[in-house]
Amino acid sequence: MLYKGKPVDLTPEQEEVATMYAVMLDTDYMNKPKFKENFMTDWRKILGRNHVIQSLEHCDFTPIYEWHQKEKEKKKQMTAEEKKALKEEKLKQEEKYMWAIVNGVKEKVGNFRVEPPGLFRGRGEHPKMGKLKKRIRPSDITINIGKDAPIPECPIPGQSWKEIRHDNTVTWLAYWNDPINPKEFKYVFLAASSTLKGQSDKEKYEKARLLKDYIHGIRAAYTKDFTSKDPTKKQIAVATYLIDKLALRAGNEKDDDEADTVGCCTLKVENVEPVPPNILKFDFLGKDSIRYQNEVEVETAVFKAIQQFRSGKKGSDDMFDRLDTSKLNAHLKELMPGLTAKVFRTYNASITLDDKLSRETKGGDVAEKVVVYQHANKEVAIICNHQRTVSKSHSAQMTRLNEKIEELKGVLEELQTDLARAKKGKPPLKSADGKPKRNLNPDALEKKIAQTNAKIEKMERDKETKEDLKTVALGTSKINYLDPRITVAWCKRHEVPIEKIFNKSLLAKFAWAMDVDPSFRF
DNA sequence: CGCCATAAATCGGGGAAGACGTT
DNA sequence: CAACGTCTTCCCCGATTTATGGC
Repeated sequence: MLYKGKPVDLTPEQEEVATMYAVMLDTDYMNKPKFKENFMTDWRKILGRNHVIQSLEHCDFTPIYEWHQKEKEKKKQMTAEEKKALKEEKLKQEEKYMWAIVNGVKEKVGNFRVEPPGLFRGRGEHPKMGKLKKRIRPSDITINIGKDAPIPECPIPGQSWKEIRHDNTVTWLAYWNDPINPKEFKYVFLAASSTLKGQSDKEKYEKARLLKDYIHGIRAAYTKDFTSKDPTKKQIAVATYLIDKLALRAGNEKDDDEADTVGCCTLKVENVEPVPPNILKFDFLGKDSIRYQNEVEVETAVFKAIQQFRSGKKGSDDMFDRLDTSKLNAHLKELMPGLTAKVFRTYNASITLDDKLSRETKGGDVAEKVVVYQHANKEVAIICNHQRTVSKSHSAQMTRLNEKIEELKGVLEELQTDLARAKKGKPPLKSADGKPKRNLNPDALEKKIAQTNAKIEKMERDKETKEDLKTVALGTSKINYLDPRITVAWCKRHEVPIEKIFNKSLLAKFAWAMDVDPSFRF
């Protein structure tokens, strides 16, 4: 276990000061005069509460501030070589935490660092926002190792681990209670590139592929149940339909001390508005408080069922009042072994990618094929509602791209003028800054024109893609929902280097999929 | 043309928030 | 069936890499 952040041996009071100090640093308050006052005023405004702040009224930040200034100065004066040496030293220190021997195989460990203290923000309107996140100490941490394995040395002298366990039925290497929500846990797992994770990843996709064989029957069955006399059956049918058609998440019940978000089973009456004759308007906050807005045309039977589920209820009432995720999954398990709600998401994401790729890949160069892939990837991301915030610099980036395209168009025009003149045996005109240009023959000019045109086309394409994807996150589906074998096989068939689609960590994560046959289809 | 400083683009880690089985 | 326990999925942001521009 490795400790992040600075000093560990602090009294509780010092600890809190250091924590608040770290937060101030993050928020750039330290560079302004009266940082403490400004920070506290602003933080109160953000949180609308002050329980964290009160304890800070008497804190003196000066010593730690001075310490930090000195550290900053030290770092600034280091030469490149010293910095490199420092980095290597750090890596060397971390090396011993990076690996675990599992079944005799050396596997990479995922997150082996413990988070430093800080303030909890959470996503969306989180009830625990602003709570102080205390430091995790060795005495909070339970370690899971082999019976005969040596117990890892405790990094803080004089302290010791909470517990040592030997449980080979679980995959975690260590865990501790979440300081924000003590009834929850934080775990250390193996890295995504490990054999163990790879194997379960593969099983996930195999299960989703199995759904292919069942999906027609399942769809026929739930369609029949849209009009069932049994209200529970009817709700299960409609919920399954929404999960299948819209790739909604299951929607487990949530506690009052979590942000108020919903999934399929927890949809409220106010989240779904039926618009005759058969449109459903969805509007709700899903996982991570990301808004889901969609208008979809549905079968009349579904439309009527939804109207019925809503009738006589308040906006804040559950639409599916006879349903929860365990009932739903219990039902799905009867239809196919191991079937749960989330399998539909994997299935629909992967089958969409496979379908789009095979349908839309035409000839063209590698860059054009990559654009086809991105389009397919984008469609999946939209189905799964994977969004991202528009980057702060997006509009500036677009402006710059436009400027460059204009500039190139100017160059192109000039080249064409020169070409016309060259054909008549005249020398080129002087460039805009008045300097004479080299006298090129028509062939060379033609070549330059073609090059410039290609450049412009590429930039136009880049521009379109950028604008197109500014609010869509492609990464999430690539990591979690798209069977990598689809991508690998497609790359092999179309001679696209796999590195154009998968970065280094994805290549490592999907090592198990690399030797797939080029003819593989999901 | 190479060097350096800075800015922009991309990557990957991090930790929060889900899903879902078991107790 | 609520609480617990484990593992997957999710977006953000800091770090790293690459591009840009001045000299």
